[in-house]
Amino acid sequence: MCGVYSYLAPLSQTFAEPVIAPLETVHFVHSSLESSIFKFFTDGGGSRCFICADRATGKHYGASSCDGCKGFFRRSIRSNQKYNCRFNRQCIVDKDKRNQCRYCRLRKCFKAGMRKEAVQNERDYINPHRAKGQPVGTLSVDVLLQAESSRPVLFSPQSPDVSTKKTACVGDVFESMKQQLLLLVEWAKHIPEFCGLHIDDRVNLLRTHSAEHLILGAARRSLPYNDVILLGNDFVIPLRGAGLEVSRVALRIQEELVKPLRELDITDKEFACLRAIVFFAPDCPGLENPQVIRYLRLQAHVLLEEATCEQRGRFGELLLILPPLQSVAWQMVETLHLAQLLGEARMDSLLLEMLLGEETATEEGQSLTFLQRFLHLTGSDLNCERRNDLRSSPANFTSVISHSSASKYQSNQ
Amino acid sequence: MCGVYSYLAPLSQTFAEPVIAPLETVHFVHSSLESSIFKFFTDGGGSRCFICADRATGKHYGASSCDGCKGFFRRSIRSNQKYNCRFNRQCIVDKDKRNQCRYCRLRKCFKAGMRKEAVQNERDYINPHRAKGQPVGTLSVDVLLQAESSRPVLFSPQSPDVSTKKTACVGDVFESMKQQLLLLVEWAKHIPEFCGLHIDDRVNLLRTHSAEHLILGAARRSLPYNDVILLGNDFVIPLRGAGLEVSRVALRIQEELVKPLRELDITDKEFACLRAIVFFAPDCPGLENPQVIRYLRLQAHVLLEEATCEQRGRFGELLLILPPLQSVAWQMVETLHLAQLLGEARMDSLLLEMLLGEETATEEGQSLTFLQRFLHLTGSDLNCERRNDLRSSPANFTSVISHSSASKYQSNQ
DNA sequence: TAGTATCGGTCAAAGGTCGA
DNA sequence: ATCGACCTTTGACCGATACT
Repeated sequence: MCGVYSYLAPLSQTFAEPVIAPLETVHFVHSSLESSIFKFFTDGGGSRCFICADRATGKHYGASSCDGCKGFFRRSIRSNQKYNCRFNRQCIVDKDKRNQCRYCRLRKCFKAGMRKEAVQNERDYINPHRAKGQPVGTLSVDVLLQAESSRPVLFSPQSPDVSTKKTACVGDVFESMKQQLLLLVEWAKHIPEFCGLHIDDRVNLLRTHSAEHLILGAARRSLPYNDVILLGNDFVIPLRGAGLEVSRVALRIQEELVKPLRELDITDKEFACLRAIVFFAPDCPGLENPQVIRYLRLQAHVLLEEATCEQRGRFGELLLILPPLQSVAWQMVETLHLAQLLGEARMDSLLLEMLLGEETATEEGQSLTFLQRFLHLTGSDLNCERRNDLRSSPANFTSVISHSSASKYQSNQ
Repeated sequence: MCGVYSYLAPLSQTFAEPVIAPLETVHFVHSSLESSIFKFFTDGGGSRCFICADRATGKHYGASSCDGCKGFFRRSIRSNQKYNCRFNRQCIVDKDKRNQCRYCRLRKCFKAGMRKEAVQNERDYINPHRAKGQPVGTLSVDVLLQAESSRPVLFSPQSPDVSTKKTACVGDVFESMKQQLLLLVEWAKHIPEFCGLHIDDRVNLLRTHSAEHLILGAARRSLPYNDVILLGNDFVIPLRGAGLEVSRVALRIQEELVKPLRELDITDKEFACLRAIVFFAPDCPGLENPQVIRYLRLQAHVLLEEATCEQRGRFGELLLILPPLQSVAWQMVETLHLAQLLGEARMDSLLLEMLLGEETATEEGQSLTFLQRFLHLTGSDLNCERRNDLRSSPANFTSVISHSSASKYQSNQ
């Protein structure tokens, strides 16, 4: 629908430069600010439509004219209509008879000085109702934001004063990790596109980048702080003074993630999209259907691009958070691995499975991993396992779950 | 006389899509402080609106723009309008069509560097340098392309027929790596912004992501092939049949890098920018001046964004190559490390230093690493070492260098 | 003080809307 | 489907302010 119309001359336009008269008139109208009343009085001797002698509303397309002739001229030019006169091309064009012959009306428009060049291209619709923006993909920012809100960030509810918080011991760190991993599962289940995936892929996605999600969450929580990393259970890891290995990771979180994110002043929307981009990683090894994941990630990053409002460089800066995120996450996993090997820490099966990628067959003849069972239990796959079965998992587990999505559970059972 | 006509048609411009041209032009204007005269001369073809390529009336809200886009941006921000695109959010925004899609126009405003913070009360700025926004920098696509061309890709010169190529043995792989690392140094020296950095930072940058550059180069060379990775010295690594560890890395290069890049059909420009983004990594540990590196990377990714010609999602897809690139590079380094530890391979000092990060103090009382010496020799730092000194380095070294930048050497000596 | 840059506002004349 | 009374948006122009 673009402006090809304008350069086609519908009618023989037989004169060039029209008049100078309208000038004064127009000035007159200009200077009145309360033009509605003013116009009414000056109507009689003042502005008349050059085409039909109706009351003029100003100069349009080069000629003083009424709204009717203005609209008529625009429509005629836009649609490139070819009119014909049924009579002698000498029809009278006045207020009463102006609609009786469109040929003669248009001719008179040109005669009065209207120029087709003054008609512009069609513009955007003003009424948003007419503009049906396509959702483009199925993933939506709203869904992501909603999923995100299932993971409380603890900004306001808890005291923002860092000095009142306790320093985490190893057990507290593991506890926090476990909670966050379970929240990650909850998060994923808020996304319909995730729930529709093959069970193996769901497990795969949840596993493969779980460490990055932990780090990402920690970085986000720690945005307001300069010298600690804030855990999900409200404990803190001081950047200096903690165990060497731990504080090394903490320091990197601060330097490589918190600082850039703080500088960017990342928004909730952006963060929600970023998490989805990390999550839908098509290069997870062994994915059944990497193309679908790839497409979901594409949607997520297009959403991120929109969420950045296209501020120059912002989208790129946000995406460039991902390599250091991956790097720090790996360092954390390595640290965990080492601690595990050296027997310095006892991790429960969820941590082992999700972070270190170990299969923990806790029960005889039971090949399902913890994660698989958990997804089965509350996922879209129908299943008859009962919540009690999960008691075999560590304490505090059910409480975390029921906290994060109590209503969902109740309605399901 | 009335203003609206003046911009309508009479001198209907016929410039099509200058695309990237305005950028340089505007830089030019920026840097000229005596802009009054300068502007006068360049007005005709000079300062153009970043958004619609109409004649610019100056910088508005952070971007060189015309009055139309200026007003549009202000109104949009003030009224907090949410527009929708009726099409694919890919509308062309130029002088003629800028009113056809407000969504895409606003998007392009942001993309051009307009900031909504500038709309409100930026009046009270103390320091005009702050309001000037980003100088948008010195890094240019042309320089990057030129630097890139110093690294022949071997597409056409060599036979594209893969069946005639020999399978690489371990020594061939190392040889190729060494060549490529030296070419990386050459590449870097083509970039003035690099040469201006502190010597430690130069060494740091060259070292820290060298493995990624090797992988990136290999991926690019291998774009035309499905079942081999092509090395820089024209040997190939078959995806299957090579040593287990080697082919594992090769397979990942193919799956996670070559395939996506091939699907995107990456252009030379884009590749040049991508390499610069990988190179200017502000999170290298121990960087003297990370802020400068950060800024250079920002410039590089803004250039990449421009190079993608605004194809929706393309820029993001390219940036999302980086995490797997990092991941594969690490796997390669780990493989090398293991081979080194197990005594399976003898690597020369350059590989040890750049890929495994080992300091090889080959000479007594000589604390300079190989890389430092090499940078000194040919870098901007004046230095009296002679080429012969480099003979202590492995054979084939000088030949590679003189091949890649013979003229430079000759003129320097 | 004059000059430059970039904010803000104004309003004629473009545009679109939608019941008749 | 067109008309036209009525409303919205556009952008050329100009004034104000802060520095040089």
